Amino acid sequence: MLQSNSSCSTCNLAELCLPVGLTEEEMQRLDELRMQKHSFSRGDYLYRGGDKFRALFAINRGSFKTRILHEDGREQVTGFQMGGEIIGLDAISTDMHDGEAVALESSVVCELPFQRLETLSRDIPSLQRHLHKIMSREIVRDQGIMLLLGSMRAEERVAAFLLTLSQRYAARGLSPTQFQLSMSRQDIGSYLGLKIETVSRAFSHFQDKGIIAVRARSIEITDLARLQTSVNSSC
Amino acid sequence: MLQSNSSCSTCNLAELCLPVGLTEEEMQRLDELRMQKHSFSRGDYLYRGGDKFRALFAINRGSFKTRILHEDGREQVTGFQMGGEIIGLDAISTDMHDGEAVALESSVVCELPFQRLETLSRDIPSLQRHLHKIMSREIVRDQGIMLLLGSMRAEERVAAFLLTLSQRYAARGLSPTQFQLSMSRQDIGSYLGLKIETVSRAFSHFQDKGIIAVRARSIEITDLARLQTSVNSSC
DNA sequence: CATGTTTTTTGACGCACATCAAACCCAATT
DNA sequence: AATTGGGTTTGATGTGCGTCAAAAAACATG
Repeated sequence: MLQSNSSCSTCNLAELCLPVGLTEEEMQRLDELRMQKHSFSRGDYLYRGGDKFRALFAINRGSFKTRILHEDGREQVTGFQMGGEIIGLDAISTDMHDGEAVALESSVVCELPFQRLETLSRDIPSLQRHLHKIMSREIVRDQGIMLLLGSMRAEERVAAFLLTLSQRYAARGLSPTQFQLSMSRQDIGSYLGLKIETVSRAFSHFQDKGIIAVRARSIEITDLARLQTSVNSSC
Repeated sequence: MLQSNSSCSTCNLAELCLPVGLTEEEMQRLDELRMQKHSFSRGDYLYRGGDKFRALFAINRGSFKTRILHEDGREQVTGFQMGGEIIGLDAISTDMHDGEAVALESSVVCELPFQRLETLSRDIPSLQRHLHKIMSREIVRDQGIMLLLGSMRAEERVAAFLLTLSQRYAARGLSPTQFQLSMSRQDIGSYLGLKIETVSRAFSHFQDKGIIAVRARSIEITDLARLQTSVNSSC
């Protein structure tokens, strides 16, 4: 999986490589921020408001969501990240709970000495290339979401969402047909560009058709094949 | 502006830095492809179908669009690029014309010797950092689009689209209030997640309100302030 | 200029999804 | 057990935008 240059056992985040393209001044502010806040809990943001920094983290445990804010207050969830994945390409926020553990409730961001990108890349050229791969993958995933938001209807979106979740669970050795959603309907709706009622209705409809079994946040995919066909034709 | 490591005067693309994260085999295929096709015209794709490569190009002249394809044939325009900007993070396609010149009609892709990323980064460490900036900027822009697709209504999207175009023209010393659209309504619709009729209606409506003046593909923004407010409240 | 083709605009209509509102479920608290 | 509150589901109603269709404008070609 992802090769991080440092990690700690009591923390659900490992610092992979940071920072990317920061000025000397930004470096200092980031330093200060890290000194001020060593722990974060549910509902906290790693970096608040205007303090956006480009740092990369590998997730050890727990789930995260990334989001963006519009001037007028509207927000949108731009992605969900889980163990083994990467966050930090933009503003990072976390107000989700870990379905499995309470890891996020009182976890501590690892304290690591900062290292400039140049130093890192001199030392570990392969990590540099790795970074590129990670970032381009992020772009590809975003583009998938754009297709979803741009040209899919409600039930197709929900089906696609469930399928990618299923694949991601399978990729880390967990059951692809039975899992707990770590995010609320609100977040799913925001991510898919739908209202919570529509998300809920889609779930109910799939359940009525015997494709999935929903109970609050626990999901069981009972007919994976039909879920897959639902991505292309929701009627 | 963007610092490219090579460019040519007869070509509307400059190779900036390539390739990123390709295997030896992919390198060879890219080589072959470049040997086969030296020129491209309107409607051509730089790299077709499954031949996706991660190479970066700086645009000298002309306009481009990037797009993704769904399995079932649906496509979506994921971005528009113009002179001075970067393309190549994913599949590149071009079937737009340059509003100013006929550059795209019979242009030639520069022939440059390939250089592995490692070599490049050894030689030009600043370019490496530059690459990161470019890619993260791309991600930020994509996220803007996600907000647009996820939570804006039709007229807000069109207004936002016109405003970013205006800004981009202004950024390169051209008129921010009067310009030629280099893309069709079809492409705009695909990009904004709307049907062409809806795009057209939005244009007409803005024109009726005296905010813009449309005549085919030439646009004049007559009331920039009201166009800006239209992004937040389209009614 | 006449003619055919493509792009854009405009109108009428229907549906998918948002909106509004109320009920329900579940967990935490007293 | 009763209460409170957040999250979820379900129903009724409205509307924004897609769909279908046709006219108009822009563009291309002989």
